[in-house]
Order: sequence, then structure tokens, then C-alpha cells
Amino acid sequence: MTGETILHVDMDAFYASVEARDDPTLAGIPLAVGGAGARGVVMSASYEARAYGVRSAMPSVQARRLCSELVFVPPDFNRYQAESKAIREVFESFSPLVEMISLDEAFLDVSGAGRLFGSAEDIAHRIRERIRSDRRLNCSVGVAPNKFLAKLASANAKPDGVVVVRANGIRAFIDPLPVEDLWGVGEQTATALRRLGARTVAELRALPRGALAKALGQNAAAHLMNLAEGSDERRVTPHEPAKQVSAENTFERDLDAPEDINRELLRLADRVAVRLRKNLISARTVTIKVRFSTFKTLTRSRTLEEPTAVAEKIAQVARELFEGMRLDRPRIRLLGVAATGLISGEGGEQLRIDDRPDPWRQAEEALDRVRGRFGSSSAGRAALADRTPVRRRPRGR
DNA sequence: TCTGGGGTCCTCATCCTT
DNA sequence: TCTGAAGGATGAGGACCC
Repeated sequence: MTGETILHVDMDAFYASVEARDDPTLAGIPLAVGGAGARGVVMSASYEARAYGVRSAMPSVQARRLCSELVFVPPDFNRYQAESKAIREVFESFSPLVEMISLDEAFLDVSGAGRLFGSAEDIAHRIRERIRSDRRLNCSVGVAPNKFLAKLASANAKPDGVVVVRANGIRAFIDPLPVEDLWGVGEQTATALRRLGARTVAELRALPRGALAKALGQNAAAHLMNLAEGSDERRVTPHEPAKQVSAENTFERDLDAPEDINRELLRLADRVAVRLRKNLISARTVTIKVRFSTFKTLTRSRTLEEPTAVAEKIAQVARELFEGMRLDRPRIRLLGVAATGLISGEGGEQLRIDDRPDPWRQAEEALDRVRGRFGSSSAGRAALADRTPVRRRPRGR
């Protein structure tokens, strides 16, 4: 098969569709998945909700203003992850070259699948049929000669369709699109481009390269020019290992008490460490993120001598980083903990110099086993027991 | 107007090593 | 021994994506 052999499959309103499928009382109504509280945002909206102007990433307060009967459901990422895995298996039955780029999107290279399944366009239709019959969900598929064009094509195929961009129709397809449709162009870059007089892809391509490089930097300018010409050399690469594991939480009410802050840092470190151990990796660098009530956000990080997957150790570094910021009566809206510099294997603190196992590690692994057997809420750290709970974003409707 | 959570990638500054 | 350039590692911040 030659030419248009890259597929981009995008699930339609993924989280909302999974919720509506699994609970028929939610089907056919304006539905939003996300936090319903004062600081929540919409993560996914059903097409019935979108008819009112509700969009993902929109503050929940605003969404409710647009649609008073909007029903909110809290997200359940474990279920979405399981669904994503099932969908990936459908993709992999058509091609081994599947690159999941999020829970609900994937690129497929079907250049070797023609003999078995027909043209790329045929495969796109077959995938949609399989997803609908096996998973009872809808998706849209873009078919094109490269990833960038396939992604644009799937966006044009929404909802529930297939769009093919042929090699001889690339310019006609991309020229009228707004620059915001290009991969990597967000609000800031779009504003810079508008200042240069480019609102569409065709106008962007006509810009002098020097002016573009001056406004955006050499690399970004070269990247955008490539896309504006419809070219994209990136290959479909299955199974890229994660480079970061992070957890963060926005509080319903700003934090200021040191004991609350320390407890939340431990809670976040615990979430990160559980995932590190589950994936048999450890981290060399710990980063904290602090967002104040003003929305100003700071990060601080430190690289450790030994990689770790122990919550207690990550939390200790997080606390030290926080104390090092020397904040005077901070009002904290969000705290985050991230682990980077990931290496496979759980080395580091597993054995100490004197060869005695780390007691914290042993305790946390014991917790992992209990949680694995009886559920994630079956056991926890005493320090996180809800004596004086920090009010977190409500998980209910 | 009000801005979640989990990520990737890039730039720039600084420090250290060669 | 001192100095400067080059380059890698690290840290911080920001833009962007879904």
C-alpha cells in the first residue's frame, strides 16, 4: 500500500460516551464529566451538552450557566483506562504499529495491512464498525499520508465519520484552515501569528521565514513551516515509555496551614510512588508545583543521589523543596508532585549500604499488596487518615 | 470569566567538567 | 596554574496537548 497509510482514530466525547453507555439514564442528555465544584472544569461533554456551547476545559460554573439541566458525573479514570486498553486491542487486530497518544486517540500505520484488510480507507471503516459493535462507542478516523494530516482529517470527520486526505489534495485541505488547527499552535502562538498577519495556513506559509523565526524562534518557525507545507516526518512509534509520573490536586479551599500542606504533599507523593512501583520504575528527580490563589505557579525540583520509588522519601524531598521556598503565609490553590528522570527497575534504596532493606520500602510494598488484593481504599497511611480532612474537590455529582 | 489533571517538549540560565 | 570555550546536566518556567 502506498500514499495515505496513516490513520488517526479519535473517540467521540470519550469519557462522556463511556458514562452514557454504562448508565442508560445518562444517554441522550446533556452530560459533562468533570468536577462539579466551584473550581471544577468540564473534561468531556456529550454532544447534547455541546449543543448548548459546553466544551471541554470550560469551568463547570460557566458550563452550568450555559445549560441549567447539565448533569455532572465525576471522572473514573480506571474505567476509561480499561476501555482504552480494549480499544487498543481492536486497533492492534488491524496493525501492529499502533501509537496511543492519549486514552482516546491513536495513530495507526497500516502500510503493511493492505493485503489482509484492503485500502486504508477500508480499514478506517472496519475499525469504526468494530468499535461500534464490540465497544458500543463511536469514533472518527482521519486517513492521510502523515500523522499531522491524519489528525487534522479526523478532526474534520467528527462526529462519527471518516475523512481521507489524498496526496494530491493536501494544499486544498489545509490552506483554508485557521493557524490554531496546527499542532503546537495555542493561544500565545496564534496571537503572535495574527500580529504577523497570518490567520490561515496559506497565509502562514506566505510569511517571510526571517520574520517568523524572529517572532517564534528558529525551531518553532521551522516546525510550523513544515506543517504549513503539509509535511511531517514523524513515524508511528508504539510503546514509548513515560518520562514523567505526576499527581496534583486543586483544593476546594486554599491551604495555608503547614500541617495541611505537609499532609497533602505526602498524599501526592504516595500516589506517585504507588504508580512508580506498579510500573517497576524509580525516579531520580522530584519536582513540586505550587499554585497560589492568584494563579501564579512556581516549581522547584531536586535530583537525588539514588533513584527512589518510596513515597516517604519523595514526600520528604517535596517538603524540603517547599520549605526552601520560604513563603510567608501562602494561600495555596494547588499542589503537585512529579517524578522525572525515570529509570526501569526499582533500584536505589531497595538495599542500603549495610544491605538491610529499607523499612519504608517494605512497609509501602506491604501496603501495595493489601491494596492489590482488597482495593485501593482498603488500606492507607496513618498520617493520611482523615482526622481533620482538607476539603478536596468533591468527587460526587 | 475562570481557569483540572496528566503529560510532553522547548528555552533559557547557571553550574560544572573537560 | 590560570583562563576561556564548549558542552552536558540541572533547574525553572512556559506553551501546548488531550
